[in-house]
Amino acid sequence: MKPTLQAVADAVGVSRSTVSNAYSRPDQLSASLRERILDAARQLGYPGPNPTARSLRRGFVGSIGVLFTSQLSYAFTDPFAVRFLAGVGAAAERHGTSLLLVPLPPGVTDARRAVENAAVDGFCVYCVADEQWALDVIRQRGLPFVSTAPRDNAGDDERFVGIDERAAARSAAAHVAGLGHRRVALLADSVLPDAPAGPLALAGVDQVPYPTTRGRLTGFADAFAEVGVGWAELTLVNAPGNNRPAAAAAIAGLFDQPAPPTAVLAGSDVLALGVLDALAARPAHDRPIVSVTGFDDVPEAAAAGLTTVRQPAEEKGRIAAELLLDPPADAAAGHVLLPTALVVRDSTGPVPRS
Amino acid sequence: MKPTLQAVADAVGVSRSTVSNAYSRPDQLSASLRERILDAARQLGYPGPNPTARSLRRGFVGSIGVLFTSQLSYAFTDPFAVRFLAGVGAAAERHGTSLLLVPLPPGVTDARRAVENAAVDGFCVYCVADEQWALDVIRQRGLPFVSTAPRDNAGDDERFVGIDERAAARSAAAHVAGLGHRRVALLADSVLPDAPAGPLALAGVDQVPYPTTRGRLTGFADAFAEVGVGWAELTLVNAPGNNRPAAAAAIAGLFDQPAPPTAVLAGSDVLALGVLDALAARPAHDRPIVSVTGFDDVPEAAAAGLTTVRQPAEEKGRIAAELLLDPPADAAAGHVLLPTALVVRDSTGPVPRS
DNA sequence: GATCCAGTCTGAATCGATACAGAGGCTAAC
DNA sequence: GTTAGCCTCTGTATCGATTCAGACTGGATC
Repeated sequence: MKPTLQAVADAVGVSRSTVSNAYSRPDQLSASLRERILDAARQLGYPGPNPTARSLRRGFVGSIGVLFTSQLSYAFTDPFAVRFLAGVGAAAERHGTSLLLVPLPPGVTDARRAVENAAVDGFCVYCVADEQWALDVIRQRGLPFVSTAPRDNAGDDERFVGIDERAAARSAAAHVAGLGHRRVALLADSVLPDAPAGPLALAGVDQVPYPTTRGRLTGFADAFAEVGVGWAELTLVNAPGNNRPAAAAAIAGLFDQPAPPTAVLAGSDVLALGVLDALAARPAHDRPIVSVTGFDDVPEAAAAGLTTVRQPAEEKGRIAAELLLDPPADAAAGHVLLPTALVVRDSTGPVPRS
Repeated sequence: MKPTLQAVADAVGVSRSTVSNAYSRPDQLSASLRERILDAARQLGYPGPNPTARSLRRGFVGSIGVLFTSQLSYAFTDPFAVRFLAGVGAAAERHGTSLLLVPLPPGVTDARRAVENAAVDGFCVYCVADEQWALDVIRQRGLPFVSTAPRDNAGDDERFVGIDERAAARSAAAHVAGLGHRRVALLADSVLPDAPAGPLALAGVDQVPYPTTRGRLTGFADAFAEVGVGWAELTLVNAPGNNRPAAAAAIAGLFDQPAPPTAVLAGSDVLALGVLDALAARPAHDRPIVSVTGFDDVPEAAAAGLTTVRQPAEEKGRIAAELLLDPPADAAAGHVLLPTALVVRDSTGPVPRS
């Protein structure tokens, strides 16, 4: 058994408090005694105060949770998520705080349990899909958190960092509409909880339960409404699991239909890259000319010449962590909206005249 | 103040133990009482057992640490590290274990403290450079760990997952030597603790303190020794900070010297891509034809046409976590050597005549 | 009717530290 | 010669749970 702080105290012949002070408050005891204590600790093989016991007594842990409301693997698969994490990590590093990545088991009950059991001082919630339950648990625990998705029922003191999803998406769609496109497909991850991959009929964009997806789709729709193309005329395509193959598979069939879309607006770069994959997979003589836009501007987008909406990924993570780690006194400052920019590259162009 | 388990017990009129059982051992009390307790907890706003207190009493935490013996940002910047993390995450997910990413402050004393204070049940140590101190701290704490770098003084029960660095590197170098190259530069991160960027004179490869780097350089040297090119004839270049700009900067000057190298063997893909960057940055008319090899086969390598040595990144992470989470009964099985493969692409070719 | 047993629930001990009020000694100031 | 105040160090209460041996109840068994 590893020796405890008590053992060290006994060995040196001082009180437990003094040994504790030797580690945590060197100014509370003489340098010489401190040396004696640390020596004895070394001799006994005492590894320093037990972190768990310390956390219990102190009332805080020294680490923050990063919650992906999805499989944990998402965090490392999606390049945007990786950059976000990098930002969180940078801020955490400055604060000497550790990052706890909590995997969520399938099923809300178990997932709730996982969030309840996480030993952290707060959460950065990276919202993939539904997140309400997670926020509920965190609130119940009384822990601070920062969310990255717009929420309807946010409390006043609840912190947020994100972008104006709707306006950002609209800028991409306006660009495509300006190029003359009218037969357009909108490609999104998690449009509805359990919808299958492929085209999906939806009465209106307000039926989409997930705020981020809904925001972007609404922005797309906005721009086309302005040029006289209504929601019903847009083809909505669901690509569950935000990844390239899924997107490619979901969109592939579309180009063989009569009057195929001349443009695809994707809800993320990863999906957009999947569309490009699907196009590249076709023989050159049967490859339609399709404009494609993404969202995020991940590193791969530039190489692929993808027109996209840039949002600052690392910045988002960094600010999320900072809002969590030292909350602004002013509640309004806890609500950060980051700038976005349309980045036009080669993947969009005028409608081919056929 | 959030209610405690005691408060719930008082509210229902049962003992603390029973409330505890309601959460952790449902079979220890009647279903009806359990319901009453959970109801009361809900009413009181009790968020479930405090994770820290639970960990203290139970003696384990339910999370493992991932330690990058470097800045934490490394973990998200280096694509190989990201894939490794993804593997660790996948295994952790299956085990319902969380991942704690511990940032290391500069300075060994503070860094040691950080490892001492991490509330985890074990560590996956991703070795960037020097790691000995970290392993010492972990051993002192009596925690299990899995390391990814070959070590000289590994204990019998100490787990490891990695590759035969030397043989793998040798395969790349043999390929380049086979193409006829004799004037060759070796590019590596962290050759010596504080060496500046650029060419570095080193009496022998055994002077390199970091096992991974030493292993790869030794493999490179092996292959060239075989064709009669000794260590002294190879140009060793240091690129501190395993990233593209650093590599580009470190190597750039080399091509303007008399008798510049016709091949660069890099210790990682990231460095190799930096070399390609440096070459691409030169005007076309003054761009030497240089063969370049990398190491790791990160996703970007394929796109860049980089000849490299493939090692299974996610696999490495996955196995590291699995060795940690359920240790094999057989000690020998705790020592896993993964396969590597030379992947020849466009970045290597015969020596240009003239 | 005694015995056994399974199913429920309780109480005290324990996990390993930290916080805080205060005791004691010693120097400096008035 | 006090009084004040600083520097060290101690003792006790406390953080919030889990564990485990055992008490109690009621029904089945012989």
